[in-house]
Amino acid sequence: MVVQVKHDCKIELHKVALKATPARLATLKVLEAASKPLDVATIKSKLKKDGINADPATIFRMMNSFSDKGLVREINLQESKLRYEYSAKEDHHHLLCESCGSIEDISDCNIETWEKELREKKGFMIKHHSLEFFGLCKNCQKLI
Amino acid sequence: MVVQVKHDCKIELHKVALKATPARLATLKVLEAASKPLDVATIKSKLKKDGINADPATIFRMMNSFSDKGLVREINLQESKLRYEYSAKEDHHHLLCESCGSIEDISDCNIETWEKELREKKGFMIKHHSLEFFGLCKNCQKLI
DNA sequence: ATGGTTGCAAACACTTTGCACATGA
DNA sequence: TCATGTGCAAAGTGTTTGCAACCAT
Repeated sequence: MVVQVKHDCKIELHKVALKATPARLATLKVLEAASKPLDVATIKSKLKKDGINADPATIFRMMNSFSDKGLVREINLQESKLRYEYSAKEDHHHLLCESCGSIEDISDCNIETWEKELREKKGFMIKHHSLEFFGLCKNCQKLI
Repeated sequence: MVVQVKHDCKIELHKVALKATPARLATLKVLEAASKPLDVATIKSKLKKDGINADPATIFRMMNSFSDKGLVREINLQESKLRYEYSAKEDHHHLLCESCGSIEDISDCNIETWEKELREKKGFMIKHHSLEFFGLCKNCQKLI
């Protein structure tokens, strides 16, 4: 019996009315396997290793439709570019080392309390938030 | 006796070893008067009203040096551009309405507790963080 | 006097778009 | 078959840079 560990990307695409093309299937696989949010250039090079030569424009288009359909999250880490992360992973935040560029996940976001407060006090309806931390990781602190 | 309400921009520039040019003085004044972080295009048009025609490149250069010297904070509100905010204002976060584009400040950030925890648990040295909320303001909720 | 500042034009990086061709359902 | 997806080239937007002229100190 085969255990279904990974999501079935074909079905996933079907659900959101997107055609299951090789580029899309491979991209979802790449994002699923990634340990941190990826930018378009990185996705492109990872796809190439899988034998798929996708144009940046195509990848941007995929990311936009995936993000519209909720398949990926757009991540803005104050760089001049966007990164994308597989949505199936639970929502979390990031810890960026400004020296080595490492990106670590932080889960356990208890910001909901805060959001509730904003709703009650200001009547603001929060749809999402961004919270990222920047600094130096344990290792890079030694090098300075 | 004259009460000193506003910062003396000339002195402020002097302190950080930047020359007090008309463009710089006017820009600091514009940022000080602003109720929300401004982008370069907006700064440019506000300067124009003050009779100063500054090139975007110049404004970007000013923002970079001001930000290096700690005179302004660079604000990234997940747009495709940066905004800048006068540093003398206490550190705070933002509440963005995705419908009308209004930007409200939120102060009272008790995230330090969290940062302390990250330092203790992961040995990560936080230098700064970004926290922004996106959603619908009270008013725009009615319109939907 | 002279080193920092500015304007202008060109270069850049990332992202979007138009269009013809290709392909999944 | 036919709407959808893709490659390629061009355009768009925000930002940076090189260089000569300019101006605060």
